[in-house]
Amino acid sequence: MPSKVTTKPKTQPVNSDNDCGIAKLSPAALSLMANFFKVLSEVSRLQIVCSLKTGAKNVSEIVEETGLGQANVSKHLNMLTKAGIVAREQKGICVYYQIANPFLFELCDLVCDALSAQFEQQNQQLEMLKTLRQ
Amino acid sequence: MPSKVTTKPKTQPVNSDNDCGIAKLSPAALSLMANFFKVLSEVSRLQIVCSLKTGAKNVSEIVEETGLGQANVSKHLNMLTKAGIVAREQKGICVYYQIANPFLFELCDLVCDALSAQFEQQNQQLEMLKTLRQ
DNA sequence: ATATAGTAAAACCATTTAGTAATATGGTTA
DNA sequence: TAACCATATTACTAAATGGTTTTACTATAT
Repeated sequence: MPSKVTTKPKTQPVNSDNDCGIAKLSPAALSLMANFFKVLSEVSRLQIVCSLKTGAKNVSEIVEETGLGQANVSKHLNMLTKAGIVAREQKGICVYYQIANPFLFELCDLVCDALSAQFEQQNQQLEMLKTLRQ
Repeated sequence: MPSKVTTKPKTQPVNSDNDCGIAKLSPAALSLMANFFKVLSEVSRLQIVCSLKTGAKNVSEIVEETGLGQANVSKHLNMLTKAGIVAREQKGICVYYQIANPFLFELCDLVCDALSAQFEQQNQQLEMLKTLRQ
């Protein structure tokens, strides 16, 4: 029963500049998207993102909060910065990082909700199977 | 500001099990999120997702549309299926795949909007620098 | 049963990547 | 200046991953 896809009315025609809609994306655009997802595809980097949920932190604080090695955190922060996910600001001897765009949290929460809904559904199906067996 | 996400009010207060909000996620939950992002972090798999934007397709059709190798596509589809991103349905001799949850397109569009906004901003800053130089 | 076509799995190689230890860089204070 | 601290970079290893080729499976048709 491949539940018919609800063809919801598109939000609205976006202007041609940032004409999104994943259907007709150029390889270059896809590559950018893929890279964005890749940056978020490692537990260590998600840990760092999480530790910044409560506000800007310097590297040492992140290292302490995540338990990761300093060089490792530095590399990940570099990657997050290049991806525009995190913003860097030097303050005296320390360097503070913070989430560049709160949109990121929206996104993560969205994914989180979707994943838990998905698992709940799977559990329900498993329960159903169990009851059918008895 | 990119098209506001329809944060639909949860029908009911989620039980503490799937309490989301990325701040206090267990390592296990982070690992699930990371894996979800990882599946979307490759151009080939995004190509496949894109090719399914217009509806269910069998493997051969996907192979033709993406230009990827058959075994390669099969492996990617297996990964997408395990991640719950894509649903599999055998029809006679062919196997049809489709996006399991249209939420995925919302998500991609959201990311796409965010990325183009980000690049637009960078371009503006570059332009500013250029005019300052002259 | 045999043949055929579509799809999946196994084995392999080349490349990428996370983590770490050691070293370098840059700002700060004495 | 030198000493010190926080952060970044380099070099390296081990593990993971994408793509390809070959082989196996599965359903249909003859």
